[in-house]
Amino acid sequence: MNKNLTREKIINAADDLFYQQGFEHTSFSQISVQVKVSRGNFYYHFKTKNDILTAVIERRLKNTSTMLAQWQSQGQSPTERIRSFINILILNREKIQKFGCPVGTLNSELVKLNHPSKENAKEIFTQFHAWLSHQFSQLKHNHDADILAMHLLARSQGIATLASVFNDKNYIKQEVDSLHAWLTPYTNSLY
Amino acid sequence: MNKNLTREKIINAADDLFYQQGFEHTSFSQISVQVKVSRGNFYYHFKTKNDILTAVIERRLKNTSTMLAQWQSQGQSPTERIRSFINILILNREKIQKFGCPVGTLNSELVKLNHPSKENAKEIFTQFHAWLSHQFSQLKHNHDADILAMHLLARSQGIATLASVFNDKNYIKQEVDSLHAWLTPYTNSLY
DNA sequence: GTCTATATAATGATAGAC
DNA sequence: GTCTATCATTATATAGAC
Repeated sequence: MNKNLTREKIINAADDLFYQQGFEHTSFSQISVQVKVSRGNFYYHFKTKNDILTAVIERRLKNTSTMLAQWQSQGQSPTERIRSFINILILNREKIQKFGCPVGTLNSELVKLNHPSKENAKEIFTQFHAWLSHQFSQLKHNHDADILAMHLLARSQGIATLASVFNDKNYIKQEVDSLHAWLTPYTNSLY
Repeated sequence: MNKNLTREKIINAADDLFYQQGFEHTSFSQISVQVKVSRGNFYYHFKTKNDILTAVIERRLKNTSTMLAQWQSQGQSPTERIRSFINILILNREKIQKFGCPVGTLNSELVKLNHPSKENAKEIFTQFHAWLSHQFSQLKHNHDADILAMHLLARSQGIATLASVFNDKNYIKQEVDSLHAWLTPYTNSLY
């Protein structure tokens, strides 16, 4: 089998399992079963479990970049772009109810483990924050664009956490509506 | 040594370690070292690791009840009582920056592990929600007391998550101010 | 009630055949 | 590049002496 293909499969499976079960709870055995590769061959592609984590985070960073770039090109205004961000709560609703936010839960776990890759994972949050902050600054809110971006990130995180704990479908929709309503006043000062 | 005393010491140590490192990452060895009791004797008090978790959650439920009852008796108005809740973010700021919210992170971990005790841990959230909901209903917001309580819970969770990831002292203060400001309009409709 | 010694299973990781 | 066999370590958990 092609080297890079197997490597990609491993990263894929690890990404899913880390999200669904957490990093520490996921074992090499579980990943190798899913990829249908023996545990031994595994170490040809990754020398340590941390190396897989590094690759998974790198992958998520790239995916986030791609998604933000898409929103940037597709959204016709900063307001619409920010609404794209808010709506991922709806798009990924089922997974969020089951496993929480992939960014937030990975970061929380790595912070508790005081894991060397925690700074690496934090970068995913920083990506979202920089992008959101940029959108808000375009809404003539330069003075508090950072704060508004952090505020929106925090609310999304809280919604994802409670949604996974209470497992309530309507709750996410209700809070997403509330987020859209919160955003509206900021959009009026644009033109 | 007294039976119940050792038992209490074990629950205490486990409570701290589960908070600081997570449930799964914490081993019997670590707990026994902290309590200064041999691993063997450990099983005299708790038969399985899950039994310790059950005891820890039970302990947290009791502590939460006590705290909410105190706020109930000390706060002179529903508004002041809700502000007591908001201010735990300030009171526990250092720990939250290091380890996140003890309620949220435990629940998130148990959800990912699909652990049998997850329903048990969820009850801690339910306690806070019921109490907050009660306060809001006293502010003549019966129609949306539940929603306001969930909203406040979610924002607290999001703040705790981001505070632990970004490790920024001023951020918590800033968002707490924002929470107090958010609450104010609801308090005017009281008398 | 506390200890030491031990059983058992799973983990991350390595060596070497093919 | 993939495999089987194996190692060292750690984990939860048990048995039995004191």
